[in-house]
Amino acid sequence: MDKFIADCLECHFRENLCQGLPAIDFQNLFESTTQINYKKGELILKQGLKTKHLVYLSKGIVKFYHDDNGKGLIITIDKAPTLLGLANILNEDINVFSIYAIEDCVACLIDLTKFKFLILSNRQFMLNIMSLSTAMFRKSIFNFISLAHKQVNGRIADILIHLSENIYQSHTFILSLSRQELAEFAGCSKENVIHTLRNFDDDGIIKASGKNLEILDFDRLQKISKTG
Amino acid sequence: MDKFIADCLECHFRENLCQGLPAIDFQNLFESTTQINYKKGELILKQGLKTKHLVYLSKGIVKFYHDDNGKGLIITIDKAPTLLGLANILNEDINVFSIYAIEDCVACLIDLTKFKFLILSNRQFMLNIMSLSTAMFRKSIFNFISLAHKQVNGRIADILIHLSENIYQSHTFILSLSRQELAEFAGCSKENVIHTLRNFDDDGIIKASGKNLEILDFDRLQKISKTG
DNA sequence: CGCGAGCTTGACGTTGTTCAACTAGAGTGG
DNA sequence: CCACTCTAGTTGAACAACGTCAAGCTCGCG
Repeated sequence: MDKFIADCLECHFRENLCQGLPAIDFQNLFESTTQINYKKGELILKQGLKTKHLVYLSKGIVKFYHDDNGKGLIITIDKAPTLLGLANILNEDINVFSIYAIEDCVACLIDLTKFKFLILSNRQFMLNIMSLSTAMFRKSIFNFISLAHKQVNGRIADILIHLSENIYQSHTFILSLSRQELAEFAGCSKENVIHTLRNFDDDGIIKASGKNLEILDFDRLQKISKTG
Repeated sequence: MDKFIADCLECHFRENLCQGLPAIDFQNLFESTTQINYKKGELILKQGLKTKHLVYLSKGIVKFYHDDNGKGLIITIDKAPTLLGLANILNEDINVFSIYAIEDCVACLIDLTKFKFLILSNRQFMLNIMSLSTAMFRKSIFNFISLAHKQVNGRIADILIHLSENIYQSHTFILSLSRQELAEFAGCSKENVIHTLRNFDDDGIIKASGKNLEILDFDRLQKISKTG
């Protein structure tokens, strides 16, 4: 977790979410901000702790992870650039889930008090943040639905589609997730993940060997997602 | 769907969510609002339609319902007083799910344009709304987790606990939901709901006959929720 | 009374979990 | 370089959970 001086002026966060925010406010927000490097596997936000800051992820891939008496569940996978921790604020500020780096990450911590002050003082900024927050909510609803009434086939298809379209943005990629993590994402056992990937492979839908994954027949994957 | 002039001045919405809102703004917001009665089973918000208003529910119980190619899923059950439709606004304003009355309801429609104008013009009001919105998000995460790695036993226990604690606020109540709807809430078949309720009954945990339900052993129900 | 919707039951097959044994690869130390 | 260990991945078989189906039941209502 090395620390650097954040180079805020060229930051994606500023250009997008902070659109309309006066330079002085932006600088004030990030005045004491330190940029932090996380290695793959490291904890970024811990479930159950009271949060003192938001995390602006400028580089890398993370998992939202909920631990429930030892049984893990991956709520979603997200990648930079994004703002982490929104769901935790404005109520009791207790983190509902943990966030882990599943690839090396670069992030900035944003002081929560300053952040709250700022959303109250700037309308456009608050609208941006609210919009982001409800978008996340929507996404989680769709995950929720996938889990609720698809079987493992369909859920794994969903996951592969999500990873391919939103995370790696390619039909060929190197998985950052272990089989166990895939299982925690799909809500099934790791053996079941393996069996399912094997079946997909036998059917010529994907080519999977270890961490290397290639989607050969995207259409069929989408068909399985719909019927599974 | 009879219409009445809303009696806004004594309304719970005003006393709570609109705290800090000047009387003039409140009156303006509800100026053209009509109070509406919904019969049990009636549709309040329709999934897929562009929404023109929020719904303030002042009386009754509703289900959030997502239809996915004929397969239904109840996302949550909520009761008055509450504000419906928040998750839909600020993005594309397309309803992600439908909302149905599962008991007779009374509601006020709130014009979306006026509402948006108001949250932008009043900080405290916006904070109240954001807080409500993230609270909903949190709740949905917990449902999500329940579905993802509990089996039917545990999910049904969760549902009974939720209904008892949050909706009916009693250990004895008359279910507003059919067996089929319970199944859509638990993400399983209606037969499975029936079997499970029967088992709970045989074990002396509940007494279920038709719509009448009594929780005899709340502790055991919580134990099942944790281990199932 | 007869009809129909919702409810109930049990049998059966499918899906998914658990378990136990095995393999592959990466690291470690002599 | 080999032996050892540790972890992740893989496989298949036994078993439990769950969905599907088909039949019968109950109760309210015309």
